[in-house]
Amino acid sequence: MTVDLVIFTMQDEALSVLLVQRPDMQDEPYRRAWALPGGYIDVERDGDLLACAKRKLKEKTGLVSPYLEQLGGWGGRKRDPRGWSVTQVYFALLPSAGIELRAGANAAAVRWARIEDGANGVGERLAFDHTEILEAALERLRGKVEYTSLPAFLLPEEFTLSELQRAYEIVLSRAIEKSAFRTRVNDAGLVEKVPRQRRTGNRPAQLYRLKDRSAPVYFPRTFSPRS
Amino acid sequence: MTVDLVIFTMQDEALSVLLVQRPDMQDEPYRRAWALPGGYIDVERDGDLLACAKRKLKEKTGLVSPYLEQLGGWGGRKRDPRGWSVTQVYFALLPSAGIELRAGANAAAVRWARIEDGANGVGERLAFDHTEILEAALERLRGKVEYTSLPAFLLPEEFTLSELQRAYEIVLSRAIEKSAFRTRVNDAGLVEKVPRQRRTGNRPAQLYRLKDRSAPVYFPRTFSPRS
DNA sequence: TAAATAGTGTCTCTAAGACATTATTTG
DNA sequence: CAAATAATGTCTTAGAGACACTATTTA
Repeated sequence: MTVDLVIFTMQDEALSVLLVQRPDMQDEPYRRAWALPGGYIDVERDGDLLACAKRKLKEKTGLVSPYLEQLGGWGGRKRDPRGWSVTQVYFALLPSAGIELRAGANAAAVRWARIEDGANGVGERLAFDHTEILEAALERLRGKVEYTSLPAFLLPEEFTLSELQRAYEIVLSRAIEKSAFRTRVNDAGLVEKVPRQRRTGNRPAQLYRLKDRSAPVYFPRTFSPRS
Repeated sequence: MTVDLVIFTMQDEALSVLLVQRPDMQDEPYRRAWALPGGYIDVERDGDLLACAKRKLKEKTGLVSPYLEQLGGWGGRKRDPRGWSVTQVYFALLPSAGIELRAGANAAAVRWARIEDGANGVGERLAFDHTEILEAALERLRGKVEYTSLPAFLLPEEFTLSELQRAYEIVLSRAIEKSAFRTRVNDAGLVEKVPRQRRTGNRPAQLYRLKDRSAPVYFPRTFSPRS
């Protein structure tokens, strides 16, 4: 029984997922293949499944309380060549900046892998059934992004509305109409202004932050383009 | 590691959940308390978690393919006095008619327990953390009922639109406006007429059945009363 | 002043809410 | 006909889509 994590962030205009490389040791399955981070429950240290997920998240990224929700359980006879196994998978969204990756025990290396636009995973086959799990995580993320504020948890503390809209568009791989987007975000009371602006080469943009980082906001309708 | 089930149906104008009674044997925790049905994975017979859930569902109710989805995993040190344990919980919706309950091994008795209107569970404390699990199941059900066709899976094969609307109202514990309800159901292509009517004392009602019992329909908006 | 991005305004459209009205049965 | 439930119609409203327009900066 293990707990695995699907950790997403937004980097260089792309959604990315954290992968670790399986150790290159005899008797280990999927040697040197990339996999989702995770590992066994420590029944001494972990009071429950969520605590176990938080511990592993902290070990990999140093972060204590990002957005975290349960994704689901995968279990069966064939997912691990060593026999019947079960994993409980959690799903995390991290701000893009200031994360220091740590490979940790039982991982040869660690990296961010881009989810290419429209793709349903990374460009390679992952260890175990992790390809399938990643697909489920992407499906959950994209589904919820239609009617929640989840993309805001992929951004740094302060962001402009254009950056937030861009995050939605990257996750959904489609354009969103600007006016409708801003009305929705404002009406929901999702963000509050901070007294700063982002200055690039053009008109500066107002910076905002989430009013409440502890829970997402649910919108009354989904985005849905006229066909 | 166990798999447990939250099995709902609609009976006598109430949402009901299937409970089993814990055996009255020494060394068994929660003797004679009521609990959600479930049990250990049989690594010989069960290929994966879903197969295990389907097997247990069939053992209890005789049904093979009702609506079934994963609810989540609960695991921790304290949920079972015997030590760290994990359960994967599935969530089923059954037609109300023609179910023959079977207590099966490790259960002294089995019964349907009503979810009283507006209540967040049955009126008694369940074994283990099953009270909490049932609350989560009700929350999931009520949440999804706002924008899916789930209540149709609680009804017998053929039903009238009034009965379907009643199922929504019972799950949500609130009235729904009739005209909007029917427009929504019709526009979604959720049901099809069968050439029969339900005759009671008044104007007979057209009978319908689901066009597709294999998957729920998602509506474009939630129900939401003007405050 | 041109280019670029930020931000707003106007009109339309979809689907739900409110509520009235008509339809069809039995007693 | 009255009573009861089934079924439909009309008007309003919230919030999204389309698209044009204005605002503010730098080069």
